[in-house]
Amino acid sequence: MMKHEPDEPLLALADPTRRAILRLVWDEELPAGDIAAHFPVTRPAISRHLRVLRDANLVEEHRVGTKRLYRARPERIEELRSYLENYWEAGLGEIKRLAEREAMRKRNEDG
Amino acid sequence: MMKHEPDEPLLALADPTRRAILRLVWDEELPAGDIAAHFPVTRPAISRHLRVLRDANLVEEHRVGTKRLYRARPERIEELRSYLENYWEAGLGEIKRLAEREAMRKRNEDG
DNA sequence: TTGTTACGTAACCGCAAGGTTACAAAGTTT
DNA sequence: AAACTTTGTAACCTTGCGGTTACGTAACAA
Repeated sequence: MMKHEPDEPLLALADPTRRAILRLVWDEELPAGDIAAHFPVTRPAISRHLRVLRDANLVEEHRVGTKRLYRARPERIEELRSYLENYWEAGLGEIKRLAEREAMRKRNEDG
Repeated sequence: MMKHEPDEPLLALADPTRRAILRLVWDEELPAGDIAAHFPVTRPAISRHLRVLRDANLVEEHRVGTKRLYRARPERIEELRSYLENYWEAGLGEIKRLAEREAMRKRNEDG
């Protein structure tokens, strides 16, 4: 299928703070404030990171009272994962093919 | 082990042009000019992309005459790959553990 | 209704990313 | 030596990112 280039999620993950945030909300829902408390930067900064993660569909939010709870979206993450899996494999496949060709050449030489 | 956060390579791969370049030189060495010819931007722009890839250790260069040949570094790419593998699994592991706990709870209910 | 809690948003700043054009450098060719 | 090829680098511009402070807003509590 090959989808299109997943720039948004990749860019989102390129920031270490966002990778850390994503881990935090991977297995449990957390309110924005609790998340921010884990980091040395101000709350608004984290708020924007959360926005980026949300825009990249790596995270979803729902409100409860005055709080906003965030949690990871494993399906979307899996999508990115398999894109990358594909990306590596496409390249490594080439290399494997070359190696095989090389092996065949050698077999012919030795034979 | 866990290495440190591989910001450089991740940031390098976050750009679609650089992902394309990396694919180009994955299975064959190519001179900078040939690489640039594949893209709509100017040659200096590509030159800088190549620099970024090289700084991230995803690509290596060697000179031959006036040309500079570039090729991918599969070992380093594999390093990044396994970091990500680890990253996903750390998260998904949590989920699996939750699922098991849940299953156990249900078993106890039903029992 | 007034205050308090838990947020996002706006405006601003410093800085780096990615693009361009112009130029320098190093190796070949004649 | 002179000219041409192939490439990186410098200087510059615009745009976007991540950070801050100040402010707006929605829900709850008194």
